[in-house]
Parts: sequence; structure tokens; C-alpha cells
Amino acid sequence: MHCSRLFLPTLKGDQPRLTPWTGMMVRAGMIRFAGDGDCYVLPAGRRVFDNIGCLFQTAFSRLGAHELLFHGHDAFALLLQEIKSYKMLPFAVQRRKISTTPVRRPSFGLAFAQHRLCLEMTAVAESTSDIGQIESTLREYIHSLLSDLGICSSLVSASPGEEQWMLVLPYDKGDTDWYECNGCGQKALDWCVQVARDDMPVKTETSELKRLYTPGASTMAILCEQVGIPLEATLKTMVYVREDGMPVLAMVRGDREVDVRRLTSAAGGSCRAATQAEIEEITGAPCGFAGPCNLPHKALLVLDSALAHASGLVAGANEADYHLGGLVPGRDFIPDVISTIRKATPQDRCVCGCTMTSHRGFGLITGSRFILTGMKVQGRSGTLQELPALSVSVDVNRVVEATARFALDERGFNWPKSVAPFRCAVIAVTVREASVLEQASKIYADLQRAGLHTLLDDRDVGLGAKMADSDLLGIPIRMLVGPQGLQHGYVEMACRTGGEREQVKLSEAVDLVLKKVQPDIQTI
RNA sequence: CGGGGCGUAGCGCAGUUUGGUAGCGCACCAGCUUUGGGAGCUGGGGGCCCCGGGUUCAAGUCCCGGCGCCCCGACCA
Repeated sequence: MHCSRLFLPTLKGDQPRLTPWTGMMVRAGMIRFAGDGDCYVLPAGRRVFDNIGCLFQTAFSRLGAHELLFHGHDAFALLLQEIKSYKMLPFAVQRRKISTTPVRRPSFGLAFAQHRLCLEMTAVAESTSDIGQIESTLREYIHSLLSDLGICSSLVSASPGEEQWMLVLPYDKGDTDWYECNGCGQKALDWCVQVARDDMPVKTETSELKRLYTPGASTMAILCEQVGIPLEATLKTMVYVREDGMPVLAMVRGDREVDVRRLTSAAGGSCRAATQAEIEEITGAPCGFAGPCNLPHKALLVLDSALAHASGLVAGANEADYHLGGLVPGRDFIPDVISTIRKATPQDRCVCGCTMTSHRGFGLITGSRFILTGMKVQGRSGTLQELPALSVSVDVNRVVEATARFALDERGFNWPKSVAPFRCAVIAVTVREASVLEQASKIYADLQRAGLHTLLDDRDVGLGAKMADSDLLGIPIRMLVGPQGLQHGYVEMACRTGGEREQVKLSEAVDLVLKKVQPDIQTI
């Protein structure tokens, strides 16, 4: 590519309001942001996207995943339509798609853009062990790819069982929280980490049920102040509505919060917070006095496991300005479900009893194993059976951002060679001298012919700018063709990684470059 | 919901106290000199100073009212 014809708008100064690596990508003319936070990927950036995407596609292809192109359906609909017999198994497909996540506030980064490029692989197989085999091979490939890209991610569990997982990258401004046990090593997302039952309600002198007059105590803090009890001795009742319209009362200890995702799996359907009007309708009392007893309507009572054996609690009475004291779950009300529905906190302990460390970051790759319901295929024995399936999705935006983050240095990016937007930059020191441009063009043509993505810098700008741009983009090899060297038949060669510059004979230059730029990430 | 800040060229900002020709840096355009680490000089283009009303001979600036954006704090019944 001739630099003078490439849309490569590099910039000089620091970019405000961006992380260093994102700002550097903007400076390098790889990306631009729209006002709403959406991202334009420019030609140089697109090459990085393509290179990284290609590594994963190759990994998928190694597992036999066929490359498809389609939108608006999920891959299973196709499998459902096409797989007729076990003889076609295992069967896998892959595609690229744009995943759209609504963002509340725009944040200017690749990782949190509203539209992100994802690579998705979907596989079905005859048995769960076959799927497990595919999954573990794929994880191995992915693990080695990520480490070649310089990314240190960790594998966390993303479901209460082991069937969903996520590769996450620590980052303090991430959108995902997870916990790691300091003892058994359990790593899981915050809403599915298994925590020890934490039943430490304060024993009160009496557990005799009584009605307390608590005027205006519409929050736990006011209530505790009035009644003179600690938050730990209260039972907080949060009102939700299940997707089918069923009211759900979620009860946790007063100092804890309800985790909606945990609640969703406990209540057997997706739940949303009730509006104020709904709360009044469901509990028959103003907002702030909800409780599990004396409800005017049927509601699903979901109790956090930590309170299952508590007694002497204080909870709302479903009546304005009244609470109930001395409440005992199981005696004064019967919960429909007892489950861990509170949000995990760093104070929680792992099921093994050890302390846990909380982490924040973002997910790069997600995977999940499941049985494909509604799809039955004739097996060896002749009977119809449901198929185990695997779905893995690589968020290319995020992998690119993570790679950029670790490749960043003072001058720009020091990409792995396989990722760099060009393998080699041929810089014509001045384009005003015909012989210089001519020699540079010749070397460029030879390298292109040899199959090497090369950038010929033929712009009429100062040498400093050309060198700076080459470093900024992170092109692994830079060849300088200038009048001084040409007089003696030499060009200068330098690597992005090390500073040493070599004078090489014009006639040997091309061969030397070809020797130096063997790809550093083996894909096949 | 409360407190604070901001709104002026594509971007980043000064100018508002004390009303008087619309400014600076970067970017952009033209030309010349340059070219071994982001060049220099000269010239140039570009504005509903967030919107609406008011005071005034005169408002980016003062007054009233909107709108929008950002930060901090509170917000689990």
C-alpha cells in the first residue's frame, strides 16, 4: 500500500478522555469515535481486526467449523434444519456477527462500544464427551492464542454449574465482577459464585411476633434508628415482578442487596423491579413497609438462604407505619423458595470456607455447553436423541483492545508480528529525489510480490513524521531508503522491538526482510 | 433527588469580574525553503459565542427563563 494513498490520519498530541492505548489507536489513525461513543475502524485498524479475527477463525476451522454468513437467526435454526443423522456429527459452524449491547452512558473505547464484532462458533456432537473434547481442545487453542497476543486472562465460571464460562481480563473500569477463592481457587462471576451460607442474624431476646409502630420508617436505616436494632437483625423485602406477571418478594438481610440474576434463577423466570405503584398494589402498603406476612395477594416468597434459620427479625408489616418484630421464617411465613439470592460481597466466604478476592474486568470470550432441546437426531441405535451442543463467542473488539493495551509503549504499539497492520515499512527518506523513490518502490514491489503486506511511505513530509508514524502503527520492520545510503548502495533496516539499526546492501535487503518477518503466531 | 461545573471555529480552550471590531493553540488550504526522528516562514479560509426573552446607543459579557452535557453525593422498600 502506498502511504500517500492510504486513509491514515495520524495525530500528534495525546487524546483526552481516552485510556492510553485507546488514545494511541486514535493517534495511529486506526480508529475514530463518533459523538455517541460508537467507533469507526479505519483501514490500519481494520487490518489489526482482520489479523486478530483471522487467528480465531483459523482455530475454529481447525476444529472443523464451516464458515457461514448469515444474519438475524441463530446457528441452531440452521443445524435443526440440516442435521439429519449422527453420521454428520460432530458438526460445527462459525460466523462473524455484530453484537449490539445497549449502553447507558457512552464510553469511548472498543471494549464498551455499542456495536462490537464477534466471532461465534457453534458445534453439536453425538455425546457430551465429544462436546467436552471439542471444548477442551478449543480452550487450549484459545489459551495459547491469547498468551501469544500478550493477554493474561483468567477463566471464570459463568453459571451455577460448570457449563458456562468466560475468559475475563482484569480492568478496574470493566463491566463484569467476579470472585476468586483464596483457598480452593474457585473463580466465578459475582452472580453465580458459590458462597458459604452466612447466617449471623443477631439473636434478639424475644422471638415473639409483635407489631411495632414505626412512623415514617420507609428505609432500613430509619427503621433501625427507631427500633434500636442493627441492620443485621432485619429482613428486607424487595418487590419484583416475574415475566409472567407473578409478584415476587425477595427477602435478604437488611444490610445485603438482592442480586436480580440470582433471583431470576431462584424464581424460575426473569424478574424486574416493581414500580412504586405495583409495590403499593402488591403489598397493600406504601413503599417501604413491604414484608412477607399478611399479603393481600398471592406472591412468590423467595428467602435468601442466609436467613433460613434466623429468628427474631424485623420486617415490614404491609401496613403504613408498622413493622413486625420477632419474626421467624418458617413459623410466621412459609417461603416458597429458599435460595442464595443476595449479592456477593468481598466479605462473603467461599463454600470451602476461605476468604475470596473480588475482581473487576471485562469478558473477552464466552462459552457454554448445553443440550439442544427441540432437536432430535437419529443415533447409532436407531432411536432419536437430543444433541449436546457448544457455543463459543469471541468478542473481537475486546480482544483487539486488550492486545493494544499490552502492546502499548511510549512510541506506539509493539504488536506481535502476526497482528501488525503491515509487516514492513519501506520509507523513502525524500520523495523529491527521483532515485530514492524509485529504489524504495522497487523494494516495496519485491516485498509485495513475495506476499508480505508492506507499506511504502511515499509522502512528501519530513522524515521524522514518517518514522514516528511507522513506530506508532507498530510495523515490525522498517527500511529506510535515503540518498546518503544509496550513494554507497546501502539501505538501513531496523526492528520495532530493538533499537539496533543495520546497514544492509541494497541487493540483500529484500531477502533479509523476508527472513526476519516469519509469523510469530503459528496458526495452522 | 441534592450540590457543583461547563456550553465560544473540526478539536482543546481564553475572553465574561469592569458591556465597546470574535481571539489563541492544534487541525485545514495556498506558496516558498526544507527533509537521517513529529520542520520553518508568509499568507488564507472557517463562528446563529447553546436557545428564547429583557436591560442598553451598544450584549459572548449584565438580568430572567429554558435546553443540553460533565463531575460529586445520596438513592435496596
